[in-house]
Amino acid sequence: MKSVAIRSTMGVTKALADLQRVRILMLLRPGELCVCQIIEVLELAPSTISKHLSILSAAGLVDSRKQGRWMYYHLPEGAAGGFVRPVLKWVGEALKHDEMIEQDAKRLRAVVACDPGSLCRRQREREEEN
Amino acid sequence: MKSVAIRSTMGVTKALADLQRVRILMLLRPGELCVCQIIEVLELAPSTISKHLSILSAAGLVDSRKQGRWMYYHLPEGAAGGFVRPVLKWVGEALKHDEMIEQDAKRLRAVVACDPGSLCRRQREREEEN
DNA sequence: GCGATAGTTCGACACATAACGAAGTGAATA
DNA sequence: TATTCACTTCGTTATGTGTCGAACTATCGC
Repeated sequence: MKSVAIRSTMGVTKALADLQRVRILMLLRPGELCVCQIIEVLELAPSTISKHLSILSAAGLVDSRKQGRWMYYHLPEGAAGGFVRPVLKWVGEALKHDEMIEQDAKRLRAVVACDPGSLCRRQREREEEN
Repeated sequence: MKSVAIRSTMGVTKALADLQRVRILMLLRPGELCVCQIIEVLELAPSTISKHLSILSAAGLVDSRKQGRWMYYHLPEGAAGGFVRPVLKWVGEALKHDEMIEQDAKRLRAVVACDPGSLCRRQREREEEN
């Protein structure tokens, strides 16, 4: 019977307490991404990425929209993100010039250059090699 | 070989991802406390509280000073707390009216009413009962 | 409709971590 | 100096959590 404030607050802090999830949040700063693009940058199993995204989503740190077969995730906008905006801003500022984060951003730029379809194809082929 | 920014940032987020540590930070908002006072409010083993405090300290979320046999912990002040101040403020705002946190504050007021010495004596006696 | 495809959910496993009691440390007091 | 005391460190145990692959779901194109 915990109070509501601490539940949502700890949801946010626990969500932020994982390196991969923080990397995802930083990736989303420039704009929305589909799951396969995040997979490509972080190099983790799709199921793992999906789990991380569901945790971020439950904490209110990301929103999503479905378009056909693709799920697009983005940082919450407007009133929806009011509660988490200060923390997101803090993390963003703290890691803006971080080495690993910059490398992720670089990889991301290469990834968004190709269209999502070819990305997923590439992932499938890599899968089949193993 | 992780970069320095992400190390300190994740230190903070991981430190905040535990309920007891957040409770401790909220307890410290009115001013410094000695360890036995925190033990009394949270009702956890001294070694557990000590571990939590060392994690908070490593993350830069608390400072401490030693006075005789007592260790006093407090939120970082001035330039020392510049990095973490925004997050601490966010957590503080988020939980200001939280039920559990208010109850902790209430217990704390009763605890600081007695002097630390008698507190520790009380803890020792309780220990001996078991 | 049927296969292919993007994501999610599930179950299993490995590793991390919160909790405790016991032993250790360093400061005060007798 | 010996003892008491406030706190910390250490070793152990139980629980939590990140990761993966396999199975499932929903959507697209033939």
